Amino acid sequence: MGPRAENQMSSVKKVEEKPAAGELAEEMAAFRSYLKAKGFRVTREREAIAEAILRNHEHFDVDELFMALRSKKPISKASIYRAIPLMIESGILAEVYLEDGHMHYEKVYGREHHSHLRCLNCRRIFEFSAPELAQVEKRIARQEGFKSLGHKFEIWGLCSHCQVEKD
Amino acid sequence: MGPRAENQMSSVKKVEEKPAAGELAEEMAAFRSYLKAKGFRVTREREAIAEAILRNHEHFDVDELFMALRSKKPISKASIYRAIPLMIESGILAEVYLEDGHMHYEKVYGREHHSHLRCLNCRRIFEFSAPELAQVEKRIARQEGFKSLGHKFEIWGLCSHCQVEKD
DNA sequence: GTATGTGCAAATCATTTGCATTCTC
DNA sequence: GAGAATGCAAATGATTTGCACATAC
Repeated sequence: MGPRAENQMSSVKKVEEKPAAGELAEEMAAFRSYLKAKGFRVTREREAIAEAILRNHEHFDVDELFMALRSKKPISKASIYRAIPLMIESGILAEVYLEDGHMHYEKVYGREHHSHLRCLNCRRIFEFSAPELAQVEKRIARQEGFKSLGHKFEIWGLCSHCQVEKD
Repeated sequence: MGPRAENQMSSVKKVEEKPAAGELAEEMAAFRSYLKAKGFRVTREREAIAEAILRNHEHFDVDELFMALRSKKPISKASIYRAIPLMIESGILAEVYLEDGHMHYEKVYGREHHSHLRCLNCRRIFEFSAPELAQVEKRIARQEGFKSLGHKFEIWGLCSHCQVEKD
């Protein structure tokens, strides 16, 4: 899966090591419960995909996931594409940004909600948390009669390194 | 086409008044200046595209723009696609969201910055302003050494109408 | 006049889909 | 078994690109 600049972000907690064995088992169990609850089947393919995602905290795209699965249990891209909406709906995955013409995802299950900072020069993505965003979401939803189900916030600009390099 | 800036929030489907003639002329002049400054040529095609966008405040996609231009001055989609990055860079246009597999845009020149609320059921997009977002952008950028150049915030959920209809 | 921009058609590329085969329940 | 899910290959659809011609400067 792809490189990520998360470690450079001071505001991101260091909960970002691989999940402990017990944690992974719990996460997988949650995914299986979701599938059963919805009447979907628990297949080896879906389990392999979910496990690959749950095992890391990187940003990734379909091709990287496909590659990562290849050695252990090859899964066709069609099945990966078919599994993604299920994983999003089950809450283990989220779309995070569009780049180079395709979508990038990240594990969200068990992680603290966070937003992204994108460097327009080096294209790296950084993470940060801003608690007031949840309040804005709630306030606007109340104000507009919406039942809110989530939000996304993104900032773009130049990272500290690229500001110096550029001009 | 889209909602007025003063509105705290409104459906993008609502009709809105066109910019006054003088306003449009000023907006077009700004776009021409941008092109000249960058050494790009001011062509009839670019002017027609910019004018079509500047004349309304709706959300739109490439196909709608193509159709809108057809009667007055047909422009190939290739040229429209080539003009879009210039218009974004010049600050008259912004990508707002991906839907049905393609990008949707809106005029930003001369409009107050705003965010979007998406109804997952009826798929309508509503607009709202939340001034604290600019502060979050600024604060996070300072905190992380970024030079921020913009942000995007989106909330999704169910609009008041769809909450009732659904469950 | 020269380089840039345009239109057209062909090419790309991510994602989706039809269908025969393989599994889960 | 029956109905779902998978893999493969073909289809789709948005966006991009090569190239010959038109046009801005």
